[in-house]
Formats: sequence, C-alpha cells, structure tokens
Amino acid sequence: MAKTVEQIANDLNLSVTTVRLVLSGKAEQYRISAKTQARINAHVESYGYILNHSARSLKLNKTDTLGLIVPNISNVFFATLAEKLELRCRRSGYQLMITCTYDDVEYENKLVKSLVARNVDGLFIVPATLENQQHHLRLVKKPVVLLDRDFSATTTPLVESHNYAGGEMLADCILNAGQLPLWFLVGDPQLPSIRERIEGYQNALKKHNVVANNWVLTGSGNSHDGGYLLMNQLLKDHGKPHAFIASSLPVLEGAIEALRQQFGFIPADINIATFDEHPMLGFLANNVWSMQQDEDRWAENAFELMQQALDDRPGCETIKVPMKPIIRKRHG
Amino acid sequence: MAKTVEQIANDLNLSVTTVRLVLSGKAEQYRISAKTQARINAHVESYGYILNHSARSLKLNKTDTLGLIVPNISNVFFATLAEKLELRCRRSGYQLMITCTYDDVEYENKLVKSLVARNVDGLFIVPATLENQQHHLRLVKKPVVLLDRDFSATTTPLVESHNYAGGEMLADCILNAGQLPLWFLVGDPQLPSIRERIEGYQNALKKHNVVANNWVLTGSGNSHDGGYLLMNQLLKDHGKPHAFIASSLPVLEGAIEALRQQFGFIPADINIATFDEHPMLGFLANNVWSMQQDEDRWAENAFELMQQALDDRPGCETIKVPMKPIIRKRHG
DNA sequence: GTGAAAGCGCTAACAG
DNA sequence: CTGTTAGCGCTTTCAC
Repeated sequence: MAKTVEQIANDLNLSVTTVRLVLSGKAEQYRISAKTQARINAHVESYGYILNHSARSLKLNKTDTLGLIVPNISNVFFATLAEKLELRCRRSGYQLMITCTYDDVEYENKLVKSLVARNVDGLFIVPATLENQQHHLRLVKKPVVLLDRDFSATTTPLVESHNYAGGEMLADCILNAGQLPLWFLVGDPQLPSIRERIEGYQNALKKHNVVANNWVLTGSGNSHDGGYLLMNQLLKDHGKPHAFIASSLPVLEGAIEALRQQFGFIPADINIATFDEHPMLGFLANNVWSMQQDEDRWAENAFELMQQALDDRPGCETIKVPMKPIIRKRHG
Repeated sequence: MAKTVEQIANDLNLSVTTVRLVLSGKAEQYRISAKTQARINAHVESYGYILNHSARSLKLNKTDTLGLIVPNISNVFFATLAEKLELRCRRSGYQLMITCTYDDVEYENKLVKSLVARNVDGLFIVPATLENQQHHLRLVKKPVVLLDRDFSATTTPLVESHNYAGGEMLADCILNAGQLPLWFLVGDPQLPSIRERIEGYQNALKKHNVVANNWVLTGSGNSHDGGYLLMNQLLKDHGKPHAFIASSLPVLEGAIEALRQQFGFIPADINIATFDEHPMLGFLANNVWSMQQDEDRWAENAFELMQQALDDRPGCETIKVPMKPIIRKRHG
C-alpha cells in the first residue's frame, strides 16, 4: 500500500503535481498524457492510495467533519436525531462526529474543546445550561448550531420542537377524553423546552375551563428514577391517577414501574400521555397519546443552518419544528 | 484568541520550545524560570490556546481517535454499546467516532475508507457480511476489533455475546413455564449470532425432550416490519401462539403490533421471550423473559483488545460475554 | 504537460 | 534553561 503522493511520484519518476492532478480527476483538464495517466492508475490499482486527511486539513484548515454534542445517545430521541443528522451531513460530504456529555457540564465543556482542537468545521450542540451555552459560543470560532434548548440570550441559529404547541395539543387530546385531574410528571423543569410544554399544557387547561390545583409535579432529573419517584409521590398523596402526562419516555418508564409495583399490574383505565414516541408504547393496554418529534425535519433544518453559516451567510434564525400526536386507543 | 505556539512565542519574544514545554506541563522538568512561566500562562489566560490536532496528527501519525462502525444507532443495543464504548475510550484519552452503515454494505466500505483517511488509530467494526469483513481487514492497516458477528475465517480480535448459552438459557426459562409449541421468530437468520441463538434454543428443546416441528420462523430483516410479517404468518398458519421468542426488540415490536391488530389487544396469556432488554418491556401485561447483553463488559473487553493491538501486543482472542436473563412475571 | 518549492502547526532532536 | 531546525503529506502558485 503506497502511502503518499510523493512516493507514487518517485516510484514512477514523475512529479507530485502530475500525480495529484490525475488523482484528483483533473487529468483531462490539464491534458496529462494518456500514458502517464495509465501508469499512475495502474500503480494505484495495485498499491492503493488513501488521502491523508490530517495533512489536508492542516493545509486547508478544514476537516470536512462536523461535531454533534448531545446529552446521551441511549435516549431514543437523541439517537434518532444523531442518525438522521449523520445521514444528512454525509449527503453533503461531511462526516459527523457524534459525542455524548452524559449530562455532565464539565464534560460538555471538555468535549467542545476536544472537537474544536480536532478542527471540526462546525458544531451542533445541545447545551445543558445557559452558562455552558455561553461558554461554548465564546470559545468556538467556528459555526455553531444549537439544538433543543432555547436559553435565548443569543443570536445563534437554533432548532427545536414547537414545544408550546406540542404541550397544548397533547393536553388537549387527553382532556377530550375527560378524566381529571390531569397530572403532569416533569423530569427536568429547568429546561426551556420543558417549560414551554408546561405552558402549553396550562393554556389547554384554560381553554377547557379547567382550574388546575398544582397538578404539575416536578422532580429531579429527566430519568427513569425521576419518573419512579414522581409517581410514587403522586400515589402517596392522591391515590391512583386517572390521567397523567409524562415529560419524556424515561420519566414514563419510571412512572409505569411505580404503578406496577403498587398494584401488581398496570391499571388499564389510566389515560397516559407522553412526549416522544416509541413503538413499544404499543405494549401498554391503556389509552396512550404520544407527541412525536420530527427528527427528519430537525436534521434537515439544522444542517441547512449549518450550511449557511459555513458559507458565511450568517442568519440567526430559530426554527420550531411541529410535533405530531400519535394516538393509541384502548380496546373496547 | 492567540492561535499557534509560534505566535505566542513571538508575542513574548520566546522560542517555541520554551512555550511548548510550559504548555505541555513540562515546565518544572526543564526548569523554566518562574517568570517565563508566568508570562506564558498569563498570555494563554487572556488569549487562549487550543492545540491543533491536525498538525499534531500529521507529525505523530496518530489522532488519539478511534472509530466505531455499527449498523444503526437507533437500535438501543448499539446505542448503549456506543455510549459505553465512548466512555471507555475517553477514559484512556481517546475520542470515539461513532458512525452507522444503515445496513448498507457499500456504505460500510466507504465508512471504513473515510475513517482510515481521517487517520483513526483503530477501528471497532460490526461487519454486515463476511465479504465486508474481509474487505476491511485487507484495507485497514491499523488495529481492528470486530464486534457482534463472528464470521470466523479470521484471527482478528472479536467481542460478542455468548449467544449459544443465551439462546439455551432463554428457551430453558420459557420452557419451564410449560406452554408449547415454543415459536422462534427470527429476523435475520444469516447472522452468526442469530444462528448460535437458534442452536442454543434447539439444544434446550432437546434437553426438555421436546420434539419441535419447524417452530423456527425466519423472515427477511431484523426489523419491525420483519416481526410483523412473521407474526401474521404464524397467526394465519397456526392461530394464536401460546409462547414465542423474538430474536430482537424490533422483531418483537412488529410481532406485538400484529397481535394487537388481530385481537384488538395483546392477549396476556401469551408467554413472551426476547433477546435484548428494555425498560419498556415492563409495559406488557404478559410473562416476559428477556436476555440482556452486557454492554459494559462488551465495552471493557473491546477496548482492552484494542489497547493490546495499539500497544503491539497482538492477541487474537474471541471474547464471549455472558448474557443475563431478566424475568417479568405476570400478575396473579 | 510537467516540475519545484513554500508553508499549514506541531514535535523531536540537537545545540547552545 | 532556551533556541533552531527539519519534516510529517498535502495544496497552491509559479515556472518551464
């Protein structure tokens, strides 16, 4: 496996320029003789050639690589988003570097630094906090597109779901089914996306002329354990709920586990709503409403914003992607 | 933001060596004067410094980056594996580059090339086929660790689950519950891992003195749709099953959907077993046995093998990681 | 049609 | 304790 252009040139007694021109498909343009082309092609055929990106990017100061920083990738939403975004980037010749912070703010800062050091051409980031976000924007001189969390205080391009409308729509669906109170189990009330969902929910209540009395239960952490604790608290204080909304799938998982543990089974008459969609929601016997986020459109929009920034056509849009309700009706 | 070491050196009227030594923490070792150190640190404090990895890797011919190629990352197992592996790599100072093939063999080859061009120090690969695997091993001169699929015909290090034992154990569990026939819905019978699971299952039947009569149903594709078609075929040919095993979660999802569609609900008396674990399996009212793969140990072992190869202590082990059964008993 | 050479930012070896 | 220099493989510019 011949390595460098120079080696090929030496082997063939040609100059690097000549070899480069045919390797980069500009043979015709510079009218390299057919014989020379053939010699070079034959050599590559037998020894191979793989361009050295490190050298290229050192020279050109670009890597054709973009970075993605998400909290974690075992979360289906982020996993799907990462996948779609990788596909979209690749379609335009970029390799996407997917990394996770594991909800560690320190780690997140380090990741940004690591990716910048690796000379990525741009960065997609789901920031954990406003402070993190500002840290990144200060540090990174390359294009940045923020995802999922609008802490505002910035003119950086951003893509998120239309959380307010989503919250309202989801609450609306389940309110139409008529059971009250409608609890809202919230994993992480600090996040702007979650706050918007809560506001949407509250507006739906208002439109239905329902007076809520502290039906929003907030806990610590957008996780299985968070949901478990929230549901146990709910059971203890108010008994079996008739209807509830979970702020995310992990929270729902925990909540369901608490129910199972309390009753020995999952009471099928509880109306359940959740943000994010997963085929396994079909495993529940209950009425289930889920609010699906459209990762395809996220990816498309996020890449479009990145492309603009890379092309030096600034733009500082915030794009809100609509969510879509999925309905699973209980039997009978 | 001062950029290069050389710039800092110029600004401060020092030489690059001096600056480098303090930047790389070797100030004490080379007894750089406290004053010089202070000047340099102050400069970095105010203007910042981020090492240029492209230049470093061009010089050292290493990138401190490892590549991971999996079929897709929206599959929980691979997502979790990727996450654990990223953590493990990072713990030893490597950045992991996670990429997906989307089950496209051409794409897989391109990815290998792309990562090699980007000069990764080593590659973790879940190969789609034997041909792919051999293609990669021929092309890649860097260390490779194979994952999940033992097409054999190689002496390359490999990590997989102990699929035979897992298949046997899972079948054993559900056979103890006593309902026959015990169907096996298989998404992708070509894969060596799946074949081993089938063999384990068959051995369990033998040990239970059960004579099976074509209870293994194979379809096309390890996917939701694959499972859906398999279950519909089963329903058509043999009516409602009493017990079945799904070869993976996507297959199970499809199978459950078919059941729901047929009966309007999921008959809770069907005994269900599946490979791979997910908290949402707890949403089912049925008896559910799942076989959990231990991603932590996968990550640990895979990195260990990689480390060995990077250190030039070859080794050509195949490591089989045990699986663990999770049992969810139906109420009452 | 082909060649020669500079330089991207870093590291390592050697020189004082 | 600090400075100088060559060179990693590529691209670009200019020269013949």
